[in-house]
Amino acid sequence: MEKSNPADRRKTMKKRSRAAFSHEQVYELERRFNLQKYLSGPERADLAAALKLTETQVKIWFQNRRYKTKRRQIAHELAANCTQTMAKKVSIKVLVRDDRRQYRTEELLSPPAIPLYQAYQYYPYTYCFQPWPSNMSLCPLNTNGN
Amino acid sequence: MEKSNPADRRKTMKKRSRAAFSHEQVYELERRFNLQKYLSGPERADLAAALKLTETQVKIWFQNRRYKTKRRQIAHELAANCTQTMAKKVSIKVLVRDDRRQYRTEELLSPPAIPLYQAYQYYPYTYCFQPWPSNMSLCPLNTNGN
DNA sequence: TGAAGTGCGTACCTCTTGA
DNA sequence: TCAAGAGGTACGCACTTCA
Repeated sequence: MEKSNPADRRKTMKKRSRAAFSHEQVYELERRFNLQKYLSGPERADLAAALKLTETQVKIWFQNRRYKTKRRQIAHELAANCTQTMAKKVSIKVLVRDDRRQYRTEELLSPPAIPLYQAYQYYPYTYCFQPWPSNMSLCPLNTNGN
Repeated sequence: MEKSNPADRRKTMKKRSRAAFSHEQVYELERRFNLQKYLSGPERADLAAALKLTETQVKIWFQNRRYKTKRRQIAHELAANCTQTMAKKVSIKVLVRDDRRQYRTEELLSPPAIPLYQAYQYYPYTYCFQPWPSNMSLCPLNTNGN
């Protein structure tokens, strides 16, 4: 819906305007998002009316919000994995054995070889057709079997 | 998905074949349909595997089945409405008044002017994006607020 | 007769853009 | 920075087709 091709847009000289939502609007949207990650049709209509936004705006806001959440979550998961992997791979240098020091001080100060945070990757396609239960934070993989 | 244009089909000489499902397959599909009008992805996958059908076949079967149900239901509703309206409109001929017969026998045997069953009409577009609850027989109008 | 084809609507996801 | 654009996928319904 509402797919306008560039030519049409140019014709009507309707430049893209990014409506900045008010603090109140964003606050309410965020509040609602904390309660449920998806809105049904009527819920969307009600919320849109209450916030004086179009249903499409509310829909897109939730879409962008989910994407943002997902990106952040994946970034965190990757970071966590990374940390875990690091922890597993770090070899503990035995500093003292048989009452003798094993390394010189400068040998112990080398920086780690792998950066803690890697660029996050996105999960592969995880289309979720049915809204997941509101008590679930993010769409589980393979909800739709695809 | 799976949109093959006629040219391609002609090219591959793959004539449309209407796979007739076995009695067991239909029985199980019907049984399941009585339980739920819609299948989720995983449910569809399981059922398809169990019945040795593709997921698309199961999906389309449920789609056709819903449509069939809807058509029948609407036909019945219209018939019921029709009957009701008829009942309201039928004028009862008073056969005897003041101890005198009012009509001749042949006057009482004229056929009704309006057929009881009219060709059914379809409801206008009633898009139902979210599956309706399984305890509901058919999708209510405006489920999605559209 | 009924599985499958066709066409259109709408949601969702992912990534990008530009005010 | 972030609402909106764009491209792609999936499912649903209505209606038709033809083996």
